[in-house]
Amino acid sequence: MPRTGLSRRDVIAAAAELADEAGFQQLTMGLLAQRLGIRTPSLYKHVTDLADLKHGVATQAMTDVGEEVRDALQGRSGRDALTALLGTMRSYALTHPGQYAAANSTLLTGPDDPLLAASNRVIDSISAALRGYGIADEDMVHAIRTIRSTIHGFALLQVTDGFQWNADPADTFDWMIQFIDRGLRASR
Amino acid sequence: MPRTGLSRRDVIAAAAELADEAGFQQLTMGLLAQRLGIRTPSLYKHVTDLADLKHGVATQAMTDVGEEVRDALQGRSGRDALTALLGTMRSYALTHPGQYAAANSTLLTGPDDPLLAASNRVIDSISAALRGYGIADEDMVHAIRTIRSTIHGFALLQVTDGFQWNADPADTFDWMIQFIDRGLRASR
DNA sequence: GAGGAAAGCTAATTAGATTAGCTTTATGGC
DNA sequence: GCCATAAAGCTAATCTAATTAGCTTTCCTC
Repeated sequence: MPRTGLSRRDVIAAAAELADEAGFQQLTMGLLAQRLGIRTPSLYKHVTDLADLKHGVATQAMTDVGEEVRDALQGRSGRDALTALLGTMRSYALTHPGQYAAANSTLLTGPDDPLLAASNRVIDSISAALRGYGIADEDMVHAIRTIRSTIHGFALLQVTDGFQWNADPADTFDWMIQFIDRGLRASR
Repeated sequence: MPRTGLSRRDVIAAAAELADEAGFQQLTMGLLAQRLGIRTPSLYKHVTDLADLKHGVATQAMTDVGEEVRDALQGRSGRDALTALLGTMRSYALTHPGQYAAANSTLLTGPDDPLLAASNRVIDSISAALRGYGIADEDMVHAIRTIRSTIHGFALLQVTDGFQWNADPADTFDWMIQFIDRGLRASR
């Protein structure tokens, strides 16, 4: 019935692109409208406000990360799985900086927030990647949180240019994977 | 010579307080002026613009963190030092969320940025804390980065309410310290 | 006690987000 | 094929926050 123009999905996809190109902070209603070839107020037919738009980008991004991670983990276990997991997330953060920032800096709106569901799917994947390490049940929560912390911290530091030294961040990343792998074996 | 009113230092200190109470994103010229009992445009006599204000808060916060960490590390080594280091940073992040966010999300303006100098002092402290582990020189950079990543990631996740499960984040924190301690011993 | 710079102020501008209310267009039902 | 209607756009207007321009006051130096 509608005038076949943009859908909410289209709008959010364009916003995600824009966020990657200009930065999540720079994501603005005006720029987005311009990119879509419509006037700013027309955006309100698709999202309720800027917060809703950003939340939408975050949810979509977290969902995408989940898919990529799930794919990457197929048929892998142990250190192989850990490497695939961290590598996939790092690569996502590098190729989609705006979306990564969106996914990990957006507050949850409540217990039925679809962003929470998407996050939980990612956490399930982390949990699956750790399966081969034979970690005790009561330690699993901590192990998962530690890994999330490490990934997020690394991504954050890399994005904010926090690494001032000359060593290649990629080397650090490999070192970190070894470090975690060794640590998880010892936790068993 | 000036009309003895506010100094840049006062303004930035008030901004830091405000950031902790309302959130770094919510730090606004209007709110700050109100808190200081002056009109908004008067702030421009002390800072060049909002970016300068935020950068000032970040630099001050990073400097404070450096002091606290330096104090906490006195007379400690090995795991004891590691615990003090991580504990201090975590506690700073919890008691000063706005300032912590400022310190770790602000872009450097150049090679002579005082924020960079303050960051480097913190990094020196991390380096000192690791001294007792006898880590090889070429691994030191990676070890430091790994620790920074972990701390930042943990703080980020805790602030953005990323931990949805019921286990106490404090327990995870202790677990993480053990995990890192074990890992560093093994890296020797 | 005059001069000048610092620290404030009011008024005005600009950029963005958002709201109100009008217009156009694709369809589903006749 | 015709029309009612809801979706998708648009223009005009409002509101908030940052910022700039230009004026005023106060305090220190000489």
